[in-house]
Amino acid sequence: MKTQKVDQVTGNPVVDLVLNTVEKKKQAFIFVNTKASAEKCAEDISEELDKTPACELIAEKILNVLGSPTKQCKRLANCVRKGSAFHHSGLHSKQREIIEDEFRLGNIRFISATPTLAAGLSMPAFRVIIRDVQRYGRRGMEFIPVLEFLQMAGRAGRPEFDDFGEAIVIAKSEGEKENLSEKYLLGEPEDIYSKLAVEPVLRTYVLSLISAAEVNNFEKLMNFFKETFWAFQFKDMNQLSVTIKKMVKLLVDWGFIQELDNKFRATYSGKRIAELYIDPYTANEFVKGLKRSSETVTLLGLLHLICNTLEMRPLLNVTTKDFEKLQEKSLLHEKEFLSPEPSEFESEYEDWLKSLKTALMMHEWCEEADEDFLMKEYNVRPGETRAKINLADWLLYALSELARIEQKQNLLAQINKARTRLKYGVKEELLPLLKFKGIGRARARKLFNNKIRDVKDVKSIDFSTLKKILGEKSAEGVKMQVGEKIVGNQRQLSDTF
DNA sequence: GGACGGTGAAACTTCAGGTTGCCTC
DNA sequence: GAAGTTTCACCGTCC
Repeated sequence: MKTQKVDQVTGNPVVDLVLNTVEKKKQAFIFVNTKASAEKCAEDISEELDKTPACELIAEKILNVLGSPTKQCKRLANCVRKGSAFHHSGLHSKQREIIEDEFRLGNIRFISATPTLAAGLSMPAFRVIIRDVQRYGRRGMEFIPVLEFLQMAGRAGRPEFDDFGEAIVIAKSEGEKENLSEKYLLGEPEDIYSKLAVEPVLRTYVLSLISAAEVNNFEKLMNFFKETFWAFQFKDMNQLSVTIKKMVKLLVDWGFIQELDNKFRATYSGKRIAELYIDPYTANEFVKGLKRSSETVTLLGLLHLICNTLEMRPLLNVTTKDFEKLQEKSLLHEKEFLSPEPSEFESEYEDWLKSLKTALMMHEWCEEADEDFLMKEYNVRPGETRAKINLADWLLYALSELARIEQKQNLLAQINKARTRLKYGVKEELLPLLKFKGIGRARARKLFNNKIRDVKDVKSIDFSTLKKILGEKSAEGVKMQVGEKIVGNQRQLSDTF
């Protein structure tokens, strides 16, 4: 085997490898096991590189992705100035895009990343450096699967530029070197296991099969599952039959399917749930929550209901510091919750608190907290906030559909309001202004603070004042939408034309 | 003498990621 | 379990 020697310059093997890659005029990915590590690693690398004019421009772009740059944005921009970057799920999607594009163009030369990058689109580099092969899991630090290792190593070598690529895994000792090569270089990838047996997946499938009228009795249901990879793997048809029977019983109990003369039929709500593609368990929790609700619900109550679902996981972590504060909040808002608080000694309590923390985070967003604040207070990065908000929007939509079916008309308007507030991250008072195209959270707030609070106010204010508040383009757009045309700073009613 | 800043060790905290629905001028 | 971050004591420097 051919060996290469890499100069030890900095005492940090990753940085030394990076410097060696620079000498070769190549690019590299570095895979690490946490988001914080990805950021730190990119920072360490950037300290050894020089600024370039091209990167300076990219850094500016990255800073301006969000309204006001967060700590994370600044940190990323500082790295990018030197041609290194970090990449993980906490980044804003636009920033991720910029980094990927600029890496392809060769402006960004090093990316330190969590496995986001390994799973993502085809983006190879000459060199892949795998720094961490262990990751925190249920049983403390666990070795990552061989499959995942290969996935990362497989990013090395760009067919259009290089004849070969190098995947390097870092061992801290001779002993570790042997273990690693045995496990990952010579070892067999793990078998792939069917995920169908997981109850949430199973419930969803059973319901959708019945709903689509693919199967209408137990025998046909069994025949379907017998053909699956899951059945092929486990072979135990008796166990399979027991599990599926259990699922069917749940769906009947929840009122999502009916059994008549040994034939299954999805109910109206069952069909809709199958279409919405939410876990029937979640749907049942929603229905229970809706029944528990009175005439009015609060935003926090709704948010908490949707956060307390499997779909919303992983939830925000509750740290030791949070614990007391969350307990206080749970007491304060006790009457608002649509999913009851378990006792402190029950196993679900921890998850319940996590869902409360997640709901509180989104509530702050709806109260116009900015992303930097959310990062500080909730340890949630912009990318994660966005992902959670999208999920929440989908679940709120599903909830509104169930409210309609359950004839809870009074709640529909409140759920829809919650959706809009969440989508834009605004207080209720801004809602009338969001009807305008080109007006989001920031501009609506500006308008409101200048006493322009609805369509009527927009109509009556003169253009030059509006221009001062919004800038010319936006002001023009808004005025057009109330049927006025602006000609040389003069307004004319368009219906005079 | 006190404010300030840099340094390093100890204490503390936290730990990857992904898909789904629907609408609209 | 380990890396990253925060905290805090300690020391030197400057005014």
